[in-house]
Order: sequence, then structure tokens, then C-alpha cells
Amino acid sequence: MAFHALSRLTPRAREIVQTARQLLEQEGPDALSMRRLGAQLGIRASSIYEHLRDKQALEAALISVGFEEQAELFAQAVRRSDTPIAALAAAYRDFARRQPNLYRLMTERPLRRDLLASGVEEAAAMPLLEAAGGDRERARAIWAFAHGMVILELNQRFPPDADLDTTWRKGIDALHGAG
Amino acid sequence: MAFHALSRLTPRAREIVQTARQLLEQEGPDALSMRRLGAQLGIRASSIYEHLRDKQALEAALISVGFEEQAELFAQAVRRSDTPIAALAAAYRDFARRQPNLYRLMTERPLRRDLLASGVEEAAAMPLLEAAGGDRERARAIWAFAHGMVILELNQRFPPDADLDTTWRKGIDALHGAG
DNA sequence: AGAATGTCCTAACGGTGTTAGGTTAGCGCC
DNA sequence: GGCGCTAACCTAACACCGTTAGGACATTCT
Repeated sequence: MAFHALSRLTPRAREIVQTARQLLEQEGPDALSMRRLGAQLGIRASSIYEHLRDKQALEAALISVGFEEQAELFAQAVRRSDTPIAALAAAYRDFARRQPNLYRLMTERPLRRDLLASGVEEAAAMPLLEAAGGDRERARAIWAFAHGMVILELNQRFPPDADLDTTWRKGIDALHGAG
Repeated sequence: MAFHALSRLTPRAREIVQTARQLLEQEGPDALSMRRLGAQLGIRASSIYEHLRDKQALEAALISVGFEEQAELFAQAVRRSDTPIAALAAAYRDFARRQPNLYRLMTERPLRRDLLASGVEEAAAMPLLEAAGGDRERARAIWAFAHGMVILELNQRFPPDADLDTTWRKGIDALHGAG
């Protein structure tokens, strides 16, 4: 999965992006340097530029893959549950905890939408919008809550003894019915 | 205001932090390099290390100032309004929009609490906890929503035509009464 | 006077993204 | 067989980054 977002890239570029993803997730954001990535691939940093325009393009490819995987996971979550909003919340948190560095990369700066694979951002957002009955207002509020919960958790901003499952449940419940 | 957080620093270190703050807010996060900061002060980057241990310490000082100002603004907001949660939400958003780069610095990574001025994080959190009637669960949910709204707005993740005032109002209303 | 302190300096180390320009291997084609 | 083209890699360099070692002052304290 998650190869369609890279379909515009050459095979070698795809390999590089896959390697970059492993490097990012396994060794953290500082490891995602052109030199470290080159070393992982057995080539020099400058050779990467034959395959990807620059680091921004590499990051955009990683973000595109992330959105595509989110879209798939979120659609699945809705399909498998009869409480779609709750299922989406769980899937959202799960994605971020499993791949915190990719999640951060996807959310910590304004998106270079011109560099993303087309449609992936919308595809990731669609399941929630549908689960909210097409109510964009409600979908946005739920998304903001979910992102806030996730990123504050990843950044260890809650006290260690905080019961985040409960906070999630209460928050989602409250926002769920809000008109 | 916002000098108490720096009271542990020498006068020269305080000047440096103040300059750093202007540099960060006026020229963006990339401008906050030791060399650029030195240039702004008319000294070499290496001279900064006479006054601050390293860049982390500089950032921790900036973050401490940010928390201290938040604490003051939030306390004021509660004092001046009879709908404290709504007032806090407005003050929270206002702080972030006025100083987006400082807000990002304060929230985008795990806190080095050992480097912060003591008590400032708690002081900033206190007004909301009190406005939530001491209900930590509720305070956390509201905080997560507020941070999510703010950071997604700063990162231009909502469509340009989104009515964020309404999203804020509905979200806060919903989370307000939630038990 | 002499010591200590505060403040700055130059020079360097290893790291970053990126570009210019050069090499080699393999392929299609006359 | 040899020509040209392309893909993939290379070295060397540029300007930046955080940081440290070691040295030069000028002011202040004893």
C-alpha cells in the first residue's frame, strides 16, 4: 500500500522515499538529512538530487504517502464500526502514535500543496466529513480536537498520570452531538 | 512585563533573550540562529555562549517568557469577563496569532522543563483549570481543542473560506458543558 | 599593583542543503 | 563496431548551522 502517491516518481525515486521513511521513523527527524539518507542508500547526498528536486520534494512525497495511508485506514475504520466518529478518533490517534515522526512532518508546517500528490489531502479528510454527515463545521471542530490531543500527547504535554482515553471519549462525545 | 521569567539570568543574557524574541517574531524561525542573533547584537555568535549555555537554553528562556505572558493574559481575560471559558479561548487564539513563531516554539516539541523558569507552565495552565471548575478532564479537552484550532489555523490547514469564529464558538460550547 | 571578572574575539570542527561539473555503464541505432 | 543518449553515480565546493578552545582586552575589587 501507499505506492499510488508515488506513481509520478521514477522507480529509483520511490526507493529513496521508502528508505527516507524508514530513516525518519526509526531514527527520528534529525536523521532525515540528505547525507544520512544517501549513506543509508549507499550513495552520496548529491546523487539524490538526480531523483528528487530537493528536500522539500522528498518531504512532500513522504507526506503524500502519509495522507494516502490515513485515507485507507480511516475508510477502513468507518467500514468496520457502527460508531464511525469514535472509530475515526481511535484510528487517528493510532496512526499518529505508530508513526509519530511522519505525523509531525505532516502537520507541523504549512503544506506545500503544489508538491503533494493530488487529492491525497482531501482523501484523508473525506471519511470524517462523511461521518459528520457533511457538516464541515463539526468535522473541523472534531479534527482540531483530535489533532490537539494527538500532538500534545506526542509532545508529552499532558501529565504522565492523565487518563487520555477518558479525555478522548468525553471530548468526542461532546463534539459529536454539537450543532 | 515578562521579565520575571528571566530573573535568573544576567542583565546581558536578558538583553540577548529580548533581542532573540524580536528576531524570532519579526524574521521567522530560520532567523533565530546564533550567528544571526549575534549579528543583531553586534557581536559574534560565539560570544553569546558567555551568557547562555547553548541554544536550548535560549529557547527555554523564550518559552518561559511566553508562558509568563500567557499566564498574565489569561488571568486578565478571566477577570474581565463573566464567561471565562469563552474569554480564555479568545485570549488563547489571540496570543498565538499575535506571536505565531513564539507560539510554535512553545508547543512544537516536548518541553525541556528542567530549563524553564519554575512554575511558568503551571501558571499559564491555571486560569483554564479554574474556569473549568477544577475539572482537569474538561480543561484538558478544551486545551486540546484550542491548541488544535490554533495550530491548524497558523499552519493554514483550514480552507481559506472556513468560518473559524463559528467553529471556535461551537467547539467551546460543546466542550463547555461536557461532563 | 595585582587578581579576578566580564565581554568580546579568531579559528576551527563537524554538520546541514545544494550546485557545478565530471565519470562510467548500458542502451538503441546507423 | 561505433555513435549518441540516458541514468546513475562521483568529487569539490559554497554558504550556512551549533559549538568549543584559546586568547585579548578593560573594568572592578582587594
